[in-house]
Amino acid sequence: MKEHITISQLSQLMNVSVHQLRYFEEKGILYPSYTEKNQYRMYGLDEIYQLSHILLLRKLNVPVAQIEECLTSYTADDYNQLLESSLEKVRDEIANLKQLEQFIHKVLNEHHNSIQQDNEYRIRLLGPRYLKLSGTNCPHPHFY
DNA sequence: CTTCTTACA
DNA sequence: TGTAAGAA
Repeated sequence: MKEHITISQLSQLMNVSVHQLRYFEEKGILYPSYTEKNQYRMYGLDEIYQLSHILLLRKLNVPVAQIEECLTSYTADDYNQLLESSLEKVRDEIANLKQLEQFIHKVLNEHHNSIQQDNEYRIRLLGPRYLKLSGTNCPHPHFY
């Protein structure tokens, strides 16, 4: 049956790199349906499903080494547990990022304040001189 | 021209 | 993970 595609076609179809597909094979996760006489890897429907399965696991940040276990022996209950734990992690990450966002805002405000204070300080010290020099033809009064 | 392998950053 | 060289 000619319902098989090459590795580049599969990579395009599933939006993954060819290198990554070979890498999956090296890790014992995804094998070609068969290999042609020219050593080309050929993939069928089963491999496409298998790959989408792998991609889902990867989106859940499941390490490649552990994907093998999930792929072989995993019950529906195990999957629910995996999905829920991933959901928890995502929520934690969101919380951490919001904290970071808050922190960045804080730092930015402090920066603005220090710059303003700096400018006011310069004006206080160099004010009179700056006014005097500003009448000259010197383009850069603050150098003096 | 496409893929494979191997190696390297 | 991406890129490159050389062979098939």
